[in-house]
Amino acid sequence: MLDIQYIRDNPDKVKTGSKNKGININVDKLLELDNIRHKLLVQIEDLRKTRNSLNDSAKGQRPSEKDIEKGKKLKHQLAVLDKQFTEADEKFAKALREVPNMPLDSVPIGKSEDDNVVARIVGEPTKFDFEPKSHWELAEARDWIDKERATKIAGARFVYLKGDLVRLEFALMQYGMDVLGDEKILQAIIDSAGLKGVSPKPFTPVLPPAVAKTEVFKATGRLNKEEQTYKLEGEDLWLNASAEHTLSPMYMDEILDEKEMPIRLVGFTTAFRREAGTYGKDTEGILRLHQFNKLEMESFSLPNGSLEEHLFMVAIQEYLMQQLELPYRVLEKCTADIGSPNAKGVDIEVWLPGQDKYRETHTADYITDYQARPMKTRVRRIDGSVELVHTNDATVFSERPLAAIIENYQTKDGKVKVPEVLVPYMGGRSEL
RNA sequence: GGAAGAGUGGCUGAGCUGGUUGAAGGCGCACGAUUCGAAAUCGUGUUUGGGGUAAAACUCAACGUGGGUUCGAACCCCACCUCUUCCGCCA
Repeated sequence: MLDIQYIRDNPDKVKTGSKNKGININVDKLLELDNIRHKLLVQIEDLRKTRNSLNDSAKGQRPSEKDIEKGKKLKHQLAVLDKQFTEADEKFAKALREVPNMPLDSVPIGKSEDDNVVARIVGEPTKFDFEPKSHWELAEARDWIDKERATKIAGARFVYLKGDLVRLEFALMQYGMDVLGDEKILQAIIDSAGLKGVSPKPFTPVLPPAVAKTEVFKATGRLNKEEQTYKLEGEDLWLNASAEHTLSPMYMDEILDEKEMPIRLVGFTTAFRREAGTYGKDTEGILRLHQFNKLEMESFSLPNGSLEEHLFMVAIQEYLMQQLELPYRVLEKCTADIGSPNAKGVDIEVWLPGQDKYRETHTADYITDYQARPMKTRVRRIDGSVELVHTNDATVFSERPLAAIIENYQTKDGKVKVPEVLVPYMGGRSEL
């Protein structure tokens, strides 16, 4: 949620920012609703003040008949105004929630994901002296993916992952968690990325709930696309589409202490996505499933330093890809693609030889205080003042990197080599 | 899921036969006095959000959440949520 005061002061900036994001909102209407709401509020407060002073003058005694009559009158006036205010406030709140976060000036302006800007390319597309296969051809041949039976049980876009592919997934997740928990490695990443003032504080592992209440989900700013989210029948609960959805609201309604900042979490959860409107897209393999597992970073930091925190997360992602020796490129996402709650966003795309193109494996979101405001997650500074925290989140690993490993590490005879850093996590095996 | 009890400020804990209680007392915390410095002691202060202001003053709201009764609700009534204990079920 954006600060209404900011919108009042900068209506034109908000109009431009929203337009650049391709999000259609009516700022003038919002300000009008704000005005109506405000006028009613002032009237109500005035009446309440009168009522309070009437009560005070009673001094603990039963007031005179005359004052009781006055009170009755006030009560009725208040009831009418209260009703009007509630209606006005609901309209206002709804309109305010629709206003997206403002993109930073550095975010490229674009109309679709095609306008994302390639910031850098690291590594070269993997070369083979044979025709590389897709990950699903390889995996199905090895009985690592059973899509037919999963479809029988749960429908399209579900899979059974089996055998060594499952072991590889756990190895990958464990490796990611180990890196994020290692202060020395984090410090080295900070140093080589040239980041200033970033703490090497390790990420705390978390297994969060995979569901959240409507109210909570809305506060994350991620329920705008309800058609993408599964709702549990008969419950006020939604299945999360990322650990971020249950990690970012973790400190809802709390005032954190500056001394404990930044708070860094790494959460593992199964993510559920309806993937509405993607029929026929990525139907093979494990690139686009209704259900997949994901390790996710989340951090809560002071406003000054939150952009560095975001860059730190990107640096971690790049480190992981480099350690896995996977060719990738980094995209600065354009205004149309960063998403409503974001002020900035970065994607990492990995090279998939089987598809002969780069495909997204990682996202890093720079959210500023947009989520913290409705969630009321604040921090008490050393000087005693209270302000909203900034939240950042970013992918560590999903299941897509498994596809990347299979395709980039495939051998001519249909086997898959294990990336060196994962060998210790695979019981010393270097080939599957 | 059933029964009983409970939800008050950073913590603890009064108030719950309705009115001067945004809320006693204690702990903690901050500042000051004392001290060479500290402990102890004493004094002062210490919720959050909205409106308002240059900043104040001032003002409104919040005692789990939402309704209701009343001139007036932390206190009475209703619903829901959460927690505790017991029963049932279960990894």
